[in-house]
Amino acid sequence: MKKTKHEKPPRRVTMTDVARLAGCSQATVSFVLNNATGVTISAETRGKVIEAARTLGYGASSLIHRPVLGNLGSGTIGFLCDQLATTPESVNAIEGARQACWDEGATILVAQTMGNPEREEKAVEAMLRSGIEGLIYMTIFTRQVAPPSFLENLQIPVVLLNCYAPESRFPSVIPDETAGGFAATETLIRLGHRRIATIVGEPFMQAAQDRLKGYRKALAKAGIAYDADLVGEGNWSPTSGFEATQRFLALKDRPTAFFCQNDKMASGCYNALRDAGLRIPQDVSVIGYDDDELCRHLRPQLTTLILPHRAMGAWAISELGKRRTSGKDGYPLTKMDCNLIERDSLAVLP
Amino acid sequence: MKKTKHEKPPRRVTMTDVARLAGCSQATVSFVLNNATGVTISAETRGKVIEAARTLGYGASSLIHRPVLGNLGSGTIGFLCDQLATTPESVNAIEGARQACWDEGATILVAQTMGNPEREEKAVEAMLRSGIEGLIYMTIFTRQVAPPSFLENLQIPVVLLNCYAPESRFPSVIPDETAGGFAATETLIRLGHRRIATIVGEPFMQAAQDRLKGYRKALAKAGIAYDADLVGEGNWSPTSGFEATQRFLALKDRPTAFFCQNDKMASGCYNALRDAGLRIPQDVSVIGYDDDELCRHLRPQLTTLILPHRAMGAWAISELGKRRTSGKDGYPLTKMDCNLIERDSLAVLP
DNA sequence: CATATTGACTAATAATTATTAGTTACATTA
DNA sequence: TAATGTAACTAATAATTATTAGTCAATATG
Repeated sequence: MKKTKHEKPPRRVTMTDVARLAGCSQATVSFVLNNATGVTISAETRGKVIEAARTLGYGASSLIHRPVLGNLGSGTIGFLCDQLATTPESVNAIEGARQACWDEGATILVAQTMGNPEREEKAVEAMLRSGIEGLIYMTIFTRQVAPPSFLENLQIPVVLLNCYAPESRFPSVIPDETAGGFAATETLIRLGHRRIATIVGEPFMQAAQDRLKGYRKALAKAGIAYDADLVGEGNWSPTSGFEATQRFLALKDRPTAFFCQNDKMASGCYNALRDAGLRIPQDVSVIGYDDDELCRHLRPQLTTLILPHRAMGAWAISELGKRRTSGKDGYPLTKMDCNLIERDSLAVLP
Repeated sequence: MKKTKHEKPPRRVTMTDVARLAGCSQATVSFVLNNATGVTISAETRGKVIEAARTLGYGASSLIHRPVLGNLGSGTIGFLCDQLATTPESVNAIEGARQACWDEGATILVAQTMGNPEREEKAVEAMLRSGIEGLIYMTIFTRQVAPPSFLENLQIPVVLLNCYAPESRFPSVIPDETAGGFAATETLIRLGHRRIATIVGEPFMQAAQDRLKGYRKALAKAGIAYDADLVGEGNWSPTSGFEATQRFLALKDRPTAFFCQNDKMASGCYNALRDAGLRIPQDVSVIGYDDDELCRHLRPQLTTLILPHRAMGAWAISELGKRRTSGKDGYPLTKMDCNLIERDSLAVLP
């Protein structure tokens, strides 16, 4: 272990050190740490050994230097993720990764870090101990991240999922939200709509900006003038969709179609439309985003765009397999399409 | 490593063995496997070493005999789960466990096994390598399981979450579905309802049986005769809830309250009631089960029971901490209550 | 009460792994 | 072309860990 040459070797902690601190022999330490059968160790001594080993950090592998077996195909891949709970996308990405691993029989170890760097480090340490051969680093919101610096010294391939690093330091995949916004809007245009409102999410989120960008691009391409009155600020919540829709309906020339930048706001939009006595899709077309479970429970079922997290998970696995090395301008950033899921909330403008 | 005495020692694979097969020196193997800096190894040799190590299974820790460091507090806990995706409960349980670990700063490593015993074994192996100190074994559906036998020889504490083993071989937690069915029904009775219909889930699922049991208990306690006509078979889907409700509404003496054994069926029930021109809660009270996200999007918002997975996750962690040893009749089976979440779908019978 | 037996350990040593200090063959440079 | 470098290794050995064969005290046993 440790460098072969020069530099003061930080002298790794040995069983003898532990034994000294615990006040017993090196042999005893070996027994305790290996749970040896055939010898008996008193609970007290055992405790002291473990205590000592822990304080000295026996065996605590430095992150950069992987433990023995590191290079050996363990068939394990690590998946770090800031949140599992808030949205189902993280689970979708994991599922995509798992399916892609299936043939190779790999195991995916997942850890949730809450975006906390200490936790990230601990989790990666644990994963390295288990001998992961690659690491997927995912965030729940699409954005640029400053990935913990130890990732760069890791010796195993790392890919970023749903996020990307400055200077393209890692291969990354994100959804193509601009294309998604474009597709949604263009679909409405193709149905004959000209007055198309959009309800955006919290504008500091990149997904919100990009979806709006796509919306504007589609309008421009169709030669429809952009009208700021048709852009409503929401915050992803049903209530905000409800209120934004009411404001639109008060306009003298009300829109005939709504592109809601997520499904929850679309559900609020539905309610406002119903309250106003408008029928979907006969009077108004609505399109959502995210393919929330909710879509199928709305009446009529909501047409939406599905985030490609499953495909992104699969992509990440295949990318890890390639063990690409960095080009001189870093690694590529891949964008994956959000497919449109046709349901019953769209109709041709009468 | 290995037993201290007797029994033909299965002779663990050493670097020397690997070196022989790879046609190089033990030193080279050491360099390759440790990714040593300061020496150069040709890609070819490196490949041969890794290949050889893999075929010989160098370092493949047997499940029962944990690797060095095993006993050392790694601050890591393993969480095995058959499915992450199908329902959000698994994520809730993980979240509960994570929160409970928070103070101690433990890391939770999660693996999804699809219920496949080989995967379970691989995942546990990987987790053991990383030095987990405890293992939570969860299933997505509440049921008795035959947990893989290696769990019993594991040296670390194991708890079952949402499932239980024959002969109480592990400490276990499950939701108290009977109490939940009882609470739901009793709430409706307290509001004055006597004709209370219930739509059950797939009857081979234990949750369905238990919720029904609770329903019958509550009726019995209130002295209301059980009427088989008021029990409709569903299959957890909205459609089945819709159809069952229509059948109930065709009854000469239609029910005034519906206890739907999950929220999806309740949403189908809502639609059937709306189609029949009945208002919730003025004309009919409805109660669901599961606290699906969907509840908040139904109008009126659905009163339901919440599954205690979060609490079960926390319980599992605290149980692991206790390192209980088996009593002569095994470990206890803990049942946790499903709390009622009051929303707007209930009213006093007029 | 002498004699096993067992629990709890250690000294000594065997087995294994890590590291140093080369060696060899080939390529570069002066 | 001799001298120098260097990539790719290995033999030898240092360092570390695992295991055997006890020791010693505290029971239990006949």
